Amino acid sequence: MSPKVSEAYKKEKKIDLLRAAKRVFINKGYTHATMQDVMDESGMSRGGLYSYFNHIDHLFMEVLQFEDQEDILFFEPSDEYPLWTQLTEWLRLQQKNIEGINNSLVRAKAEFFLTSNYARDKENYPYITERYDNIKNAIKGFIQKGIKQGEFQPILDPEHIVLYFISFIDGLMLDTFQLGSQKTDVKVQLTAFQFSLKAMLLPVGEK
Amino acid sequence: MSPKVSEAYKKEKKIDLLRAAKRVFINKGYTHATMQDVMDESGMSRGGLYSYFNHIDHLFMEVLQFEDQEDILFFEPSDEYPLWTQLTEWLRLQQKNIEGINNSLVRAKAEFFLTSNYARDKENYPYITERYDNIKNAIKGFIQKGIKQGEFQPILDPEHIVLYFISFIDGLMLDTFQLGSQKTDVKVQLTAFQFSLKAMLLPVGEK
DNA sequence: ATATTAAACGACATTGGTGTCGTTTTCAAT
DNA sequence: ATTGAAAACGACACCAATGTCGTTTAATAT
Repeated sequence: MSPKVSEAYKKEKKIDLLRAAKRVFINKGYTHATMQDVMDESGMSRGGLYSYFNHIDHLFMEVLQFEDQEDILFFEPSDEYPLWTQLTEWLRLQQKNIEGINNSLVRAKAEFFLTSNYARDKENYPYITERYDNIKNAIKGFIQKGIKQGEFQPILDPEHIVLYFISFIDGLMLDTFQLGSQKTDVKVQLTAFQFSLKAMLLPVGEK
Repeated sequence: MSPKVSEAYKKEKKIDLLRAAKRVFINKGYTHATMQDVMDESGMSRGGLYSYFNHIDHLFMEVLQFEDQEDILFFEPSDEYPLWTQLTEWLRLQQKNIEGINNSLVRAKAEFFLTSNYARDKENYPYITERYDNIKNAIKGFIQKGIKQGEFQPILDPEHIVLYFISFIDGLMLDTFQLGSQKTDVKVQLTAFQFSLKAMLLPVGEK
Protein backbone atom coordinates (compact mmCIF):
# COMPACT_ATOMS: atom_id res chain seq x y z
CA MET A 1 0.00 0.00 0.00
CA SER A 2 2.46 2.55 1.13
CA PRO A 3 4.38 4.27 -1.64
CA LYS A 4 8.07 3.85 -1.77
CA VAL A 5 8.85 7.55 -1.58
CA SER A 6 7.08 10.60 -0.25
CA GLU A 7 4.96 12.97 -2.29
CA ALA A 8 7.45 15.70 -1.52
CA TYR A 9 10.21 13.65 -3.05
CA LYS A 10 8.27 13.22 -6.27
CA LYS A 11 7.49 16.92 -6.42
CA GLU A 12 11.15 17.70 -5.98
CA LYS A 13 12.17 15.25 -8.65
CA LYS A 14 9.66 16.71 -11.04
CA ILE A 15 10.96 20.20 -10.46
CA ASP A 16 14.48 18.98 -11.11
CA LEU A 17 13.30 17.59 -14.41
CA LEU A 18 11.53 20.82 -15.29
CA ARG A 19 14.65 22.80 -14.59
CA ALA A 20 16.75 20.52 -16.75
CA ALA A 21 14.16 20.70 -19.49
CA LYS A 22 14.14 24.46 -19.32
CA ARG A 23 17.87 24.56 -19.83
CA VAL A 24 17.50 22.32 -22.84
CA PHE A 25 14.74 24.46 -24.34
CA ILE A 26 16.76 27.61 -23.86
CA ASN A 27 19.75 26.10 -25.62
CA LYS A 28 18.08 24.19 -28.42
CA GLY A 29 14.72 25.85 -28.82
CA TYR A 30 11.55 23.84 -28.98
CA THR A 31 11.72 22.13 -32.36
CA HIS A 32 15.18 20.69 -31.96
CA ALA A 33 14.89 19.67 -28.34
CA THR A 34 14.35 15.96 -27.79
CA MET A 35 13.42 13.79 -24.87
CA GLN A 36 16.92 12.35 -25.19
CA ASP A 37 18.36 15.81 -24.55
CA VAL A 38 16.34 16.11 -21.39
CA MET A 39 17.45 12.65 -20.29
CA ASP A 40 21.07 13.62 -20.81
CA GLU A 41 20.69 16.98 -19.11
CA SER A 42 18.82 15.62 -16.12
CA GLY A 43 20.56 12.28 -15.82
CA MET A 44 17.16 10.59 -15.69
CA SER A 45 16.58 7.44 -17.71
CA ARG A 46 14.20 7.13 -20.61
CA GLY A 47 11.56 5.16 -18.73
CA GLY A 48 11.88 7.40 -15.72
CA LEU A 49 11.37 10.57 -17.68
CA TYR A 50 8.36 9.16 -19.51
CA SER A 51 6.75 8.28 -16.22
CA TYR A 52 6.67 12.00 -15.42
CA PHE A 53 5.87 13.40 -18.87
CA ASN A 54 4.40 11.32 -21.63
CA HIS A 55 5.62 13.45 -24.48
CA ILE A 56 7.65 16.53 -25.13
CA ASP A 57 4.73 18.93 -25.66
CA HIS A 58 3.42 18.01 -22.27
CA LEU A 59 6.84 18.66 -20.84
CA PHE A 60 7.12 22.01 -22.56
CA MET A 61 3.71 23.17 -21.40
CA GLU A 62 4.62 22.36 -17.84
CA VAL A 63 7.83 24.34 -18.21
CA LEU A 64 5.78 27.26 -19.46
CA GLN A 65 3.41 27.18 -16.53
CA PHE A 66 6.34 26.90 -14.19
CA GLU A 67 7.74 30.02 -15.83
CA ASP A 68 4.61 32.08 -16.28
CA GLN A 69 3.89 32.86 -12.67
CA GLU A 70 6.46 35.63 -12.66
CA ASP A 71 5.46 37.34 -15.88
CA ILE A 72 2.06 38.66 -14.97
CA LEU A 73 3.27 40.12 -11.70
CA PHE A 74 5.11 42.83 -13.60
CA PHE A 75 1.95 44.77 -14.15
CA GLU A 76 0.68 44.92 -10.63
CA PRO A 77 0.51 48.70 -10.25
CA SER A 78 2.10 50.14 -7.15
CA ASP A 79 0.82 53.27 -5.42
CA GLU A 80 4.25 54.52 -4.57
CA TYR A 81 5.21 56.07 -7.87
CA PRO A 82 3.32 57.70 -10.71
CA LEU A 83 2.14 55.07 -13.15
CA TRP A 84 4.02 56.72 -15.97
CA THR A 85 7.22 56.31 -13.98
CA GLN A 86 6.42 52.66 -13.44
CA LEU A 87 5.82 52.28 -17.14
CA THR A 88 9.14 53.79 -18.15
CA GLU A 89 10.78 51.65 -15.53
CA TRP A 90 9.16 48.61 -17.03
CA LEU A 91 10.47 49.56 -20.45
CA ARG A 92 13.95 49.93 -19.04
CA LEU A 93 13.69 46.45 -17.59
CA GLN A 94 12.48 45.08 -20.88
CA GLN A 95 15.58 46.40 -22.55
CA LYS A 96 17.81 44.18 -20.41
CA ASN A 97 15.34 41.39 -20.82
CA ILE A 98 15.27 41.49 -24.57
CA GLU A 99 18.97 42.05 -24.95
CA GLY A 100 19.50 38.84 -23.04
CA ILE A 101 16.98 37.03 -25.13
CA ASN A 102 19.35 34.22 -26.04
CA ASN A 103 19.27 32.99 -22.50
CA SER A 104 15.53 32.95 -22.30
CA LEU A 105 12.68 30.78 -23.47
CA VAL A 106 11.50 33.38 -25.95
CA ARG A 107 12.66 31.51 -28.98
CA ALA A 108 11.31 28.19 -27.79
CA LYS A 109 7.98 29.77 -26.98
CA ALA A 110 7.66 31.31 -30.40
CA GLU A 111 8.48 28.00 -32.02
CA PHE A 112 6.04 26.17 -29.84
CA PHE A 113 3.22 28.58 -30.58
CA LEU A 114 3.90 28.38 -34.28
CA THR A 115 4.40 24.66 -34.67
CA SER A 116 2.93 22.56 -31.90
CA ASN A 117 -0.38 20.93 -32.54
CA TYR A 118 -1.21 21.40 -28.90
CA ALA A 119 -0.50 25.09 -29.08
CA ARG A 120 -2.47 25.51 -32.27
CA ASP A 121 -5.55 23.59 -31.25
CA LYS A 122 -7.43 26.50 -29.73
CA GLU A 123 -10.46 24.37 -28.93
CA ASN A 124 -8.81 21.87 -26.64
CA TYR A 125 -5.83 23.85 -25.52
CA PRO A 126 -6.88 27.46 -24.97
CA TYR A 127 -3.55 28.13 -23.37
CA ILE A 128 -2.26 30.70 -25.87
CA THR A 129 -5.47 32.65 -25.98
CA GLU A 130 -5.68 32.72 -22.22
CA ARG A 131 -2.11 33.82 -21.97
CA TYR A 132 -2.73 36.68 -24.36
CA ASP A 133 -5.86 37.72 -22.51
CA ASN A 134 -4.09 37.64 -19.18
CA ILE A 135 -1.30 39.92 -20.21
CA LYS A 136 -3.77 42.11 -22.08
CA ASN A 137 -5.93 42.54 -19.03
CA ALA A 138 -2.99 43.20 -16.79
CA ILE A 139 -1.83 46.08 -18.95
CA LYS A 140 -5.33 47.35 -19.54
CA GLY A 141 -6.00 47.41 -15.82
CA PHE A 142 -2.86 49.39 -15.40
CA ILE A 143 -3.93 51.99 -17.93
CA GLN A 144 -7.45 52.20 -16.57
CA LYS A 145 -6.13 52.81 -13.14
CA GLY A 146 -4.16 55.69 -14.61
CA ILE A 147 -7.29 57.09 -16.19
CA LYS A 148 -9.28 56.82 -12.99
CA GLN A 149 -6.54 58.61 -11.09
CA GLY A 150 -6.49 61.33 -13.71
CA GLU A 151 -2.90 60.55 -14.60
CA PHE A 152 -3.62 59.42 -18.17
CA GLN A 153 -5.90 61.09 -20.68
CA PRO A 154 -5.72 58.68 -23.57
CA ILE A 155 -6.63 59.77 -27.05
CA LEU A 156 -7.36 56.24 -28.19
CA ASP A 157 -9.39 53.42 -26.72
CA PRO A 158 -7.21 51.81 -24.01
CA GLU A 159 -8.00 48.39 -25.43
CA HIS A 160 -6.49 49.44 -28.73
CA ILE A 161 -3.44 50.86 -27.06
CA VAL A 162 -2.89 47.59 -25.26
CA LEU A 163 -3.15 45.47 -28.38
CA TYR A 164 -0.71 47.77 -30.06
CA PHE A 165 1.56 47.56 -27.04
CA ILE A 166 1.73 43.81 -27.17
CA SER A 167 2.32 43.63 -30.90
CA PHE A 168 5.25 45.93 -30.70
CA ILE A 169 6.91 44.06 -27.85
CA ASP A 170 6.37 40.71 -29.53
CA GLY A 171 7.80 41.99 -32.80
CA LEU A 172 10.80 43.49 -31.09
CA MET A 173 11.51 40.21 -29.36
CA LEU A 174 11.17 38.20 -32.52
CA ASP A 175 13.38 40.47 -34.59
CA THR A 176 15.96 40.74 -31.85
CA PHE A 177 16.13 37.04 -31.48
CA GLN A 178 16.71 36.63 -35.17
CA LEU A 179 19.11 39.47 -35.73
CA GLY A 180 20.78 40.24 -32.44
CA SER A 181 20.22 43.17 -30.15
CA GLN A 182 22.70 45.54 -31.69
CA LYS A 183 21.15 45.09 -35.09
CA THR A 184 17.66 45.86 -33.87
CA ASP A 185 18.92 48.51 -31.46
CA VAL A 186 16.56 47.60 -28.67
CA LYS A 187 17.13 50.73 -26.67
CA VAL A 188 16.21 53.23 -29.35
CA GLN A 189 13.16 51.23 -30.31
CA LEU A 190 11.94 51.28 -26.77
CA THR A 191 12.53 55.01 -26.71
CA ALA A 192 10.47 55.41 -29.85
CA PHE A 193 7.79 53.28 -28.28
CA GLN A 194 7.82 55.37 -25.13
CA PHE A 195 7.36 58.41 -27.31
CA SER A 196 4.33 56.78 -28.95
CA LEU A 197 2.85 55.81 -25.64
CA LYS A 198 3.22 59.32 -24.35
CA ALA A 199 1.44 60.68 -27.41
CA MET A 200 -1.36 58.19 -26.84
CA LEU A 201 -1.73 58.38 -23.08
CA LEU A 202 -0.87 62.05 -22.52
CA PRO A 203 0.38 61.49 -18.99
CA VAL A 204 -0.04 64.64 -16.89
CA GLY A 205 3.07 66.38 -15.64
CA GLU A 206 5.16 65.07 -18.55
CA LYS A 207 6.43 67.65 -20.94
CA MET B 1 25.76 15.70 -76.51
CA SER B 2 22.39 17.20 -76.96
CA PRO B 3 20.29 17.32 -73.80
CA LYS B 4 17.06 15.52 -73.79
CA VAL B 5 14.94 18.59 -73.02
CA SER B 6 15.37 22.32 -73.51
CA GLU B 7 16.57 24.71 -70.85
CA ALA B 8 13.20 26.42 -71.00
CA TYR B 9 11.49 23.17 -70.15
CA LYS B 10 13.62 22.69 -67.07
CA LYS B 11 12.99 26.24 -65.95
CA GLU B 12 9.27 25.69 -66.32
CA LYS B 13 9.38 22.42 -64.43
CA LYS B 14 11.30 24.02 -61.63
CA ILE B 15 8.77 26.82 -61.35
CA ASP B 16 6.00 24.24 -61.21
CA LEU B 17 7.78 22.59 -58.33
CA LEU B 18 8.27 25.90 -56.54
CA ARG B 19 4.60 26.68 -56.87
CA ALA B 20 3.61 23.29 -55.49
CA ALA B 21 6.08 23.71 -52.66
CA LYS B 22 4.71 27.10 -51.84
CA ARG B 23 1.23 25.65 -51.52
CA VAL B 24 2.58 23.01 -49.19
CA PHE B 25 4.41 25.54 -47.04
CA ILE B 26 1.33 27.72 -46.79
CA ASN B 27 -0.75 24.78 -45.63
CA LYS B 28 1.65 22.99 -43.35
CA GLY B 29 4.16 25.63 -42.36
CA TYR B 30 7.84 24.98 -42.56
CA THR B 31 8.50 22.52 -39.76
CA HIS B 32 5.82 20.04 -40.70
CA ALA B 33 6.28 20.18 -44.45
CA THR B 34 8.12 17.20 -45.91
CA MET B 35 9.65 16.40 -49.24
CA GLN B 36 6.96 13.74 -49.48
CA ASP B 37 4.29 16.44 -49.28
CA VAL B 38 5.90 18.30 -52.14
CA MET B 39 6.07 15.10 -54.16
CA ASP B 40 2.39 14.48 -53.60
CA GLU B 41 1.41 18.04 -54.33
CA SER B 42 3.50 18.31 -57.48
CA GLY B 43 3.11 14.77 -58.75
CA MET B 44 6.86 14.54 -59.12
CA SER B 45 8.70 11.43 -57.94
CA ARG B 46 11.18 11.30 -55.12
CA GLY B 47 14.24 11.03 -57.31
CA GLY B 48 12.95 13.69 -59.65
CA LEU B 49 12.35 16.19 -56.91
CA TYR B 50 15.75 15.58 -55.36
CA SER B 51 17.40 16.26 -58.69
CA TYR B 52 16.04 19.79 -58.49
CA PHE B 53 16.46 20.46 -54.76
CA ASN B 54 18.76 18.44 -52.58
CA HIS B 55 16.97 19.13 -49.34
CA ILE B 56 13.99 20.96 -47.99
CA ASP B 57 15.82 24.02 -46.71
CA HIS B 58 17.20 24.59 -50.15
CA LEU B 59 13.70 24.27 -51.54
CA PHE B 60 12.28 26.69 -49.00
CA MET B 61 14.93 29.29 -49.63
CA GLU B 62 14.22 29.18 -53.34
CA VAL B 63 10.53 29.63 -52.63
CA LEU B 64 11.39 32.68 -50.56
CA GLN B 65 13.46 34.28 -53.28
CA PHE B 66 10.72 33.53 -55.75
CA GLU B 67 8.35 35.36 -53.43
CA ASP B 68 10.50 38.25 -52.30
CA GLN B 69 10.69 40.16 -55.53
CA GLU B 70 7.26 41.64 -54.97
CA ASP B 71 7.71 42.70 -51.36
CA ILE B 72 10.32 45.40 -51.72
CA LEU B 73 8.49 47.08 -54.57
CA PHE B 74 5.83 48.29 -52.14
CA PHE B 75 8.07 51.07 -50.93
CA GLU B 76 8.99 52.59 -54.23
CA PRO B 77 7.71 56.11 -53.61
CA SER B 78 5.55 57.61 -56.32
CA ASP B 79 5.46 61.32 -57.10
CA GLU B 80 1.78 61.36 -57.78
CA TYR B 81 0.47 61.53 -54.24
CA PRO B 82 1.74 62.95 -50.96
CA LEU B 83 3.96 60.41 -49.25
CA TRP B 84 1.75 60.45 -46.19
CA THR B 85 -1.17 59.40 -48.37
CA GLN B 86 0.92 56.59 -49.78
CA LEU B 87 1.80 55.50 -46.30
CA THR B 88 -1.79 55.35 -45.11
CA GLU B 89 -2.64 53.52 -48.29
CA TRP B 90 0.08 51.02 -47.54
CA LEU B 91 -1.29 50.49 -44.06
CA ARG B 92 -4.73 49.89 -45.51
CA LEU B 93 -3.26 47.26 -47.79
CA GLN B 94 -1.45 45.63 -44.91
CA GLN B 95 -4.71 45.21 -43.12
CA LYS B 96 -6.04 42.96 -45.87
CA ASN B 97 -2.69 41.29 -46.07
CA ILE B 98 -2.45 40.43 -42.42
CA GLU B 99 -6.05 39.44 -42.12
CA GLY B 100 -5.42 36.89 -44.83
CA ILE B 101 -2.32 35.68 -43.12
CA ASN B 102 -3.41 32.07 -43.08
CA ASN B 103 -3.06 31.93 -46.82
CA SER B 104 0.42 33.36 -46.82
CA LEU B 105 3.91 32.19 -46.13
CA VAL B 106 4.15 34.28 -42.99
CA ARG B 107 3.93 31.39 -40.61
CA ALA B 108 6.35 29.26 -42.57
CA LYS B 109 8.81 32.12 -42.77
CA ALA B 110 8.71 32.72 -39.05
CA GLU B 111 9.26 29.02 -38.39
CA PHE B 112 12.11 28.89 -40.84
CA PHE B 113 13.84 31.90 -39.37
CA LEU B 114 13.49 30.50 -35.88
CA THR B 115 14.45 26.90 -36.52
CA SER B 116 16.44 26.31 -39.67
CA ASN B 117 20.17 25.96 -39.28
CA TYR B 118 20.57 27.63 -42.63
CA ALA B 119 18.54 30.59 -41.53
CA ARG B 120 20.37 30.89 -38.23
CA ASP B 121 23.88 30.59 -39.56
CA LYS B 122 24.47 34.28 -40.17
CA GLU B 123 28.04 33.74 -41.34
CA ASN B 124 27.33 31.50 -44.26
CA TYR B 125 23.76 32.43 -44.98
CA PRO B 126 23.35 36.18 -44.54
CA TYR B 127 19.94 35.95 -46.09
CA ILE B 128 17.90 37.09 -43.08
CA THR B 129 20.12 40.01 -42.29
CA GLU B 130 20.11 41.13 -45.90
CA ARG B 131 16.39 40.84 -46.03
CA TYR B 132 15.99 42.98 -42.95
CA ASP B 133 18.40 45.56 -44.31
CA ASN B 134 16.62 45.69 -47.63
CA ILE B 135 13.24 46.40 -46.19
CA LYS B 136 14.77 48.79 -43.68
CA ASN B 137 16.47 50.78 -46.41
CA ALA B 138 13.37 50.84 -48.56
CA ILE B 139 11.32 52.40 -45.77
CA LYS B 140 14.11 54.69 -44.69
CA GLY B 141 14.53 55.96 -48.24
CA PHE B 142 10.84 56.65 -48.28
CA ILE B 143 10.98 58.71 -45.12
CA GLN B 144 14.08 60.57 -46.19
CA LYS B 145 12.46 61.52 -49.41
CA GLY B 146 9.63 62.95 -47.35
CA ILE B 147 12.08 64.95 -45.30
CA LYS B 148 13.85 66.29 -48.36
CA GLN B 149 10.56 67.34 -49.86
CA GLY B 150 9.61 69.06 -46.64
CA GLU B 151 6.63 66.80 -46.15
CA PHE B 152 7.90 65.13 -42.97
CA GLN B 153 9.52 66.83 -40.01
CA PRO B 154 10.41 63.86 -37.85
CA ILE B 155 11.02 64.26 -34.16
CA LEU B 156 13.10 61.11 -33.93
CA ASP B 157 15.96 59.76 -36.01
CA PRO B 158 14.40 58.21 -39.13
CA GLU B 159 16.50 55.11 -38.62
CA HIS B 160 14.87 54.59 -35.25
CA ILE B 161 11.44 55.16 -36.64
CA VAL B 162 12.06 52.50 -39.26
CA LEU B 163 13.26 49.90 -36.77
CA TYR B 164 10.23 50.58 -34.68
CA PHE B 165 8.05 50.34 -37.77
CA ILE B 166 9.33 46.90 -38.64
CA SER B 167 9.04 45.55 -35.10
CA PHE B 168 5.46 46.55 -34.85
CA ILE B 169 4.47 45.01 -38.17
CA ASP B 170 6.32 41.80 -37.40
CA GLY B 171 4.69 41.55 -33.99
CA LEU B 172 1.26 42.20 -35.40
CA MET B 173 1.75 39.46 -37.95
CA LEU B 174 2.97 36.97 -35.41
CA ASP B 175 0.20 37.63 -32.94
CA THR B 176 -2.43 37.61 -35.64
CA PHE B 177 -1.21 34.35 -36.96
CA GLN B 178 -1.40 32.81 -33.54
CA LEU B 179 -4.66 34.27 -32.39
CA GLY B 180 -6.67 35.19 -35.45
CA SER B 181 -7.37 38.61 -36.87
CA GLN B 182 -10.49 39.37 -34.89
CA LYS B 183 -8.70 38.66 -31.66
CA THR B 184 -5.83 40.99 -32.45
CA ASP B 185 -8.11 43.49 -34.15
CA VAL B 186 -5.74 44.30 -36.96
CA LYS B 187 -7.57 47.39 -38.09
CA VAL B 188 -7.50 49.26 -34.82
CA GLN B 189 -3.89 48.39 -34.25
CA LEU B 190 -2.96 49.80 -37.60
CA THR B 191 -4.92 52.92 -36.71
CA ALA B 192 -2.99 53.23 -33.49
CA PHE B 193 0.20 52.75 -35.40
CA GLN B 194 -0.78 55.41 -37.89
CA PHE B 195 -1.39 57.73 -34.97
CA SER B 196 2.12 57.00 -33.68
CA LEU B 197 3.68 57.56 -37.03
CA LYS B 198 1.94 60.86 -37.38
CA ALA B 199 3.24 61.94 -34.00
CA MET B 200 6.74 60.96 -35.05
CA LEU B 201 6.82 62.24 -38.60
CA LEU B 202 4.61 65.30 -38.23
CA PRO B 203 3.46 65.26 -41.85
CA VAL B 204 2.56 68.76 -43.03
CA GLY B 205 -1.02 69.48 -43.94
CA GLU B 206 -2.33 66.77 -41.60
CA LYS B 207 -4.33 67.95 -38.68
C1' DA C 1 16.91 -8.71 8.29
C1' DT C 2 13.14 -9.21 5.17
C1' DA C 3 9.31 -8.18 2.30
C1' DT C 4 6.94 -5.00 -0.37
C1' DT C 5 6.24 -1.56 -3.63
C1' DA C 6 7.00 1.64 -6.95
C1' DA C 7 10.85 4.42 -8.94
C1' DA C 8 14.27 4.10 -12.17
C1' DC C 9 16.34 1.69 -15.84
C1' DG C 10 17.51 0.60 -20.72
C1' DA C 11 16.84 -2.64 -24.64
C1' DC C 12 13.69 -2.88 -28.22
C1' DA C 13 10.20 -2.49 -31.72
C1' DT C 14 8.16 1.17 -34.28
C1' DT C 15 7.62 5.27 -36.85
C1' DG C 16 8.26 8.80 -40.21
C1' DG C 17 11.07 10.82 -42.75
C1' DT C 18 15.64 11.27 -45.62
C1' DG C 19 18.78 10.85 -49.53
C1' DT C 20 20.69 7.42 -52.91
C1' DC C 21 21.00 4.74 -56.81
C1' DG C 22 20.12 1.36 -60.30
C1' DT C 23 16.29 1.08 -63.64
C1' DT C 24 12.83 2.72 -66.82
C1' DT C 25 10.93 6.05 -69.71
C1' DT C 26 10.89 9.71 -72.89
C1' DC C 27 12.40 13.09 -75.98
C1' DA C 28 15.04 14.71 -79.93
C1' DA C 29 18.72 14.11 -83.09
C1' DT C 30 20.09 11.21 -86.66
C1' DA D 1 13.03 3.36 -86.93
C1' DT D 2 17.10 3.66 -84.09
C1' DT D 3 19.86 5.39 -80.66
C1' DG D 4 21.83 8.14 -76.96
C1' DA D 5 21.24 11.28 -73.12
C1' DA D 6 19.20 12.62 -69.27
C1' DA D 7 14.60 13.16 -66.80
C1' DA D 8 11.74 10.76 -64.00
C1' DC D 9 10.92 6.86 -61.22
C1' DG D 10 10.49 4.23 -56.81
C1' DA D 11 12.55 0.57 -53.91
C1' DC D 12 15.72 0.59 -50.40
C1' DA D 13 18.95 1.25 -46.76
C1' DC D 14 19.44 4.40 -43.16
C1' DC D 15 18.76 7.44 -39.28
C1' DA D 16 17.00 9.85 -35.34
C1' DA D 17 13.69 9.95 -32.34
C1' DT D 18 9.65 7.93 -29.99
C1' DG D 19 7.03 5.35 -26.51
C1' DT D 20 6.71 0.67 -24.27
C1' DC D 21 7.59 -2.86 -21.18
C1' DG D 22 9.86 -6.43 -18.64
C1' DT D 23 13.70 -6.09 -15.31
C1' DT D 24 16.49 -4.10 -11.69
C1' DT D 25 17.14 -1.21 -7.78
C1' DA D 26 16.32 0.97 -3.52
C1' DA D 27 13.55 3.10 0.11
C1' DT D 28 10.34 2.14 3.69
C1' DA D 29 7.34 -0.66 6.79
C1' DT D 30 7.37 -4.55 9.43
